[in-house]
Amino acid sequence: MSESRKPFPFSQFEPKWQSRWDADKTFRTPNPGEASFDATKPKYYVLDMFPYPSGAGLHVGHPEGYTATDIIGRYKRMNGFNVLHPMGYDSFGLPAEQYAIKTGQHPAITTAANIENFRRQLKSLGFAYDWEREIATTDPGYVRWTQWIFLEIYNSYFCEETNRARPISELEAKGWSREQIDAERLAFVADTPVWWSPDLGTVLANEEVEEWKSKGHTVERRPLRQWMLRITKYAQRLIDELDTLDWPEGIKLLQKNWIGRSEGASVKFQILNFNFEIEVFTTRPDTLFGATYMVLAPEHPFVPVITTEENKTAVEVYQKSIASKSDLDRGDLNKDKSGVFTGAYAVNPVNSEQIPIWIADYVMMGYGTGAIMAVPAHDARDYEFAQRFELPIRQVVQPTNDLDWQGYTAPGTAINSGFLDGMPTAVAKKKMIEWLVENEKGQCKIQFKLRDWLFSRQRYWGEPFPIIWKDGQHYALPDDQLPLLAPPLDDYKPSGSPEPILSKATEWVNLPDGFTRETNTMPQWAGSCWYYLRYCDPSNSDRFISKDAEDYWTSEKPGMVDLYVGGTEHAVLHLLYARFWHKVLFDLGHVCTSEPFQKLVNQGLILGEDGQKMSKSRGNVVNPDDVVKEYGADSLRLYEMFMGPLEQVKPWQMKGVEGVSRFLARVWRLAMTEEGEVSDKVVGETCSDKELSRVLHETIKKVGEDIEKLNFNTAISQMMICTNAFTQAGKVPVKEFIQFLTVLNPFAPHLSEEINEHVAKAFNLPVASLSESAWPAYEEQALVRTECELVVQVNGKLRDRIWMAMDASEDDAKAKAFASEKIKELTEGKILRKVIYVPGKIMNLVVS
RNA sequence: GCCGAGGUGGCGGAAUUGGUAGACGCGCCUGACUUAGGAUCAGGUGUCUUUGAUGUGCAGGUUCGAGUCCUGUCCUCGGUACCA
Repeated sequence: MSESRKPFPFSQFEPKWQSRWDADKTFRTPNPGEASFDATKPKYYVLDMFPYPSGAGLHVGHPEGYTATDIIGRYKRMNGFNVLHPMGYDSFGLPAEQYAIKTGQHPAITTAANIENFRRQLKSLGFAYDWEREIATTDPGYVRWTQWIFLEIYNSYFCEETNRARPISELEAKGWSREQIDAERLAFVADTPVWWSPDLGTVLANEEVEEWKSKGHTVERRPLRQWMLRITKYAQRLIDELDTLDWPEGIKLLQKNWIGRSEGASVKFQILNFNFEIEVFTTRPDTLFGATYMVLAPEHPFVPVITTEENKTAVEVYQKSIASKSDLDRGDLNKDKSGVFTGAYAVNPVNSEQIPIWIADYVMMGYGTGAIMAVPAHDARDYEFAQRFELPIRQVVQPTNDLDWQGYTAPGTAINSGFLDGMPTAVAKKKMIEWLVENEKGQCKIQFKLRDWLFSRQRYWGEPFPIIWKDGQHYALPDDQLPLLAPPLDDYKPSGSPEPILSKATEWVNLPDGFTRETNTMPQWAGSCWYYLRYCDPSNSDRFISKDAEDYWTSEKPGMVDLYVGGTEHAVLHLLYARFWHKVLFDLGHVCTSEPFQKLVNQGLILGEDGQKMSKSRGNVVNPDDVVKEYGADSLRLYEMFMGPLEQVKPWQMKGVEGVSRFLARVWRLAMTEEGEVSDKVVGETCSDKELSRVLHETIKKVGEDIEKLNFNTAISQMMICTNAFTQAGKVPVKEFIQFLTVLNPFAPHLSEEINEHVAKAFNLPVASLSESAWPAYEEQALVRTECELVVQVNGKLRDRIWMAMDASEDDAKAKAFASEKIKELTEGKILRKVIYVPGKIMNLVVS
């Protein structure tokens, strides 16, 4: 589109306003203690999930959430709030390092270039961020406090009595040994089987494995010494406190299921011919009489101990075949159950029966005790396994209806179960647990699926651990040595060995007096766990956040951030990790809320025009830069909000962008001529058009309410209706028009400011920036309708419409309805059974 | 399999506590202005066998009245995957 063809000159005024906002620091948010700070203003903290600054730049999914929060932020400002609306970059991470390896450039250089490009793109969309609060997780001033928080976690333990994290110093004061203390730390070192990728040169968290495998990387299981965070101690609180949050129920459920709480019992089985017991976890202690065999995970430590000579070879072959498979493969590929007999037997504590012990890959070492009692009659998996290997199946639950008992897993009545017989499942569970406790054969147990968080990586582009070692013992780096930055390296290519890349920097690693540095780095999640705190006080060099700033920007409610908008993909990762860190900081008295994010909204994915997920290979990716160039930032903003409900998945339509662009052009032409002068349609006299006035005030009301509800699409359609009303009225009364521009401002800030400036000058009004204006109040008086169209139904079918006074009595309405020829015709000779009258809406005449 | 979200015109989507289904926009049709129109303006546009009937995935139910509430069922999308 050539310059002259553009329906309104956005390419001139959009950059103009952007540089003015920049120069004037229009959206700078003062903190307590600053001269411009107004303590009487309430705070509003609205946050976006900050982007990972990839080389590809912003995609159209970013501005969806960012525009939504921008509208809210601008609206709240106009309503007298001190609004914190910051932006930053999640700039550590594996892709940056991969890219650096490919191009031979240091990740710091490519990351800086990417951030610059992101900043340019964000500024081109006119977002009202306080750019002085911009942060990147790779900034040394930020890394310092990420490391400091890690050390706070490292120097804490979880006190079971108070259900809170407490400083390690309390244990030292009690005279605990170093070894005992290290076993309690919330950050600890453990040798555990982890996922190691030789070609990426790092271990990966369980939830990252599939993603990298799909990109063609190999992954294998290895026992390695790793740093872990004891998130499992918070499992119960992470579930319970979800209830205090205003999050989508679906996301809460996702987290709950991920944490996976189950109530049941642990049961000890004596092993025949050995003097030890194997413990199992079960949610169905009531079915203990039906346990006809036991299954251990192939990796269970007792397997080599109990396996008999004649079963040894088979067991070892089976163990090997399992070792190479991931948990996922074990699920996917083994639809058919597999396993082998160990030759050993366990004794069922409740009936002294000897039951065979098998190993099978359907039992996972990482959950429960890695061993189960199998009750094939009432568990689908055990049932399948028992059928395959012809193991005995014994009924111990009577179904409540006449369903087949084989494979019946729902609650019922206990049967063939000795002292439990006749009890409903719930009661039988309790009774059995009592029996187990009395006989010291088990106890009540609550089990979680959540595992401790594997927190170390072997890559280069992440925060180094502020830890040093001597004689196999780890120590915290003193505070004055933070931030600890990674040394420059020429080559950070993976070596193929699990040795962290930083170990190659021998000068950096080896310290005086025999100390060496920890060479692992933190995962990308570390930086995003607390960035919302740093925004409150981004350049503080004494603390990660000052008490004053924390105090002011925090809430009465459990969650600190008032509104958090982002994609659903972080449901069980970032959103869980951040909650965990926040709770530790809360326990230690560093923050005064127990949750980071009060209200969460997930924006829906934007699909390509073909209805498919946007991807380079499909060639359906829309670049926001192109849209801004062609239609302007306001059009992009408006379209992203007009597409449909924020939380919904929706396809992109370039025609739709044209549509909203045409709407903005109509607004422009309401006030401006082709020559760029204020049109003579704009008049100074007060508005005498009652209809126009009513539509305007309805618009002020509806747009405000819709913004509060995040219903941006219907807010925009109301503004379109209002624009059409101005067009129809022919004249554009200036006072009303400026009110309309004020309402439009959060959505299309450039266009509304530009028109407002022209119009104000032309009418010698004080040229007030709309961004600094108050949200207009609608006049109740202007909304009042005296007359309305009343729908008349006969037997529920629409037959006529009559024009009535709003507050007409039923008799008046009835009289007028029967005056209608149509109604007369349809009711003639029939008996009127009933009349339903909803004033202002409907009258239904029931006849027969 | 389980969990979650959702099925409304040719398309994106609107519809307080049940009360005119299809707001608003796209597309399409007709007309106006034009050398021109992929610009702008005015009007129209659910479907059909069009004085009327019918219509919110499908089948029932409640109600004066159902997109909305209830029961059953089918389909699509997203998440998850032997968690004992």
